[in-house]
Amino acid sequence: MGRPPCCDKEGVKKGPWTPEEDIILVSYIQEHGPGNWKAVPSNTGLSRCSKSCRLRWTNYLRPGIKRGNFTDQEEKMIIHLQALLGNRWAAIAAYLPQRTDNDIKNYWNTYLKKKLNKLEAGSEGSLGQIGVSVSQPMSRGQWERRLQTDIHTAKKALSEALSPNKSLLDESNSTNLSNDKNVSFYNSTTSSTQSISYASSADNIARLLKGWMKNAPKASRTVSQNSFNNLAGAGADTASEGTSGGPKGSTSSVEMSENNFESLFGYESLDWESSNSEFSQSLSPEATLFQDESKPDTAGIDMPFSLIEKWLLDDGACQEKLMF
DNA sequence: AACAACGACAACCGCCGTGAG
DNA sequence: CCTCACGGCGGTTGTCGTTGT
Repeated sequence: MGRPPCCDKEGVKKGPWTPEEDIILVSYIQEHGPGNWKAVPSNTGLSRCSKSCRLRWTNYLRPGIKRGNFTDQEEKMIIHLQALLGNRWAAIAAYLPQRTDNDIKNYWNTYLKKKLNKLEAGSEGSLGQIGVSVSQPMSRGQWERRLQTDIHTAKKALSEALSPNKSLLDESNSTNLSNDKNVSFYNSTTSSTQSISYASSADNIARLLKGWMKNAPKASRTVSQNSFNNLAGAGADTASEGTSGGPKGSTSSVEMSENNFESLFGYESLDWESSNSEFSQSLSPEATLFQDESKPDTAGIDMPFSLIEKWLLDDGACQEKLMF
């Protein structure tokens, strides 16, 4: 007898998440904290599989997620870590703050893999520049030596990439996401050892709404636009005045009053540093817990980074012996 | 302007490890 | 020790936007 599905396929909604579903999920997690995913669909009224809820949270709504283009630094780290760890995306993601394993996996599959293949087809030398070797017909001895060299080079590069932790943050500060509010938020939190909090996920939704508002009059979008004008007006700066009147969008079992919406997205008008403590106090203990759950990123990143640095240094000596 | 090809990424599927009972 | 349910992970697919013809 086979294992029953994690959720009955009947009546389970699939496909892209709507902003309203996101808000319901985030507001629930704000109250209860992440975890116990099995209970999420029933408690929220979402017609989603528990796995789908968890995935949506971890890959998209979770605080502290950085979206957009990968920096050169991140790209190199992915290449090196992939050479070291293989397709263990979760492990690789642990060393890339703000990135999800899914994001890294997609980036690898859609871009990096092709880029490396191209370089492989072109000239091997260019690959050597980034410390990655390509598979060539060679003897076992050659292959082993090559592998050792690759590992050594990759570790060295990784060590260089990791040792000045600031490089990543500095780079993210000056690149693609310069218009992303998360950046400044992140810098302030990392510098002051504040934990990531819920606001960042609200930011994610606010940005989502921005894009959604642009394409709002699509048949597939099931939520009334009117119900989100308040949202986007508070969280994103693009909301039009919107139409007045009409029913407020409340198609779920979770009560989402305008005030709730504002509490979700009104943070942007506040000075985070000063409002954070107040915000934290309003959170349940579980919610406070999940402030730190956001990932082993910023807050927890010291640990894996220092560990891997130690590992690099310790293993470096072994590598020297092996190679010479 | 219409269509096809391609790329990016969100989401799903199924397997596996783990902990509770 | 065994069974089962849950959560995590990696591979894969589906969808949508963009670019080329």
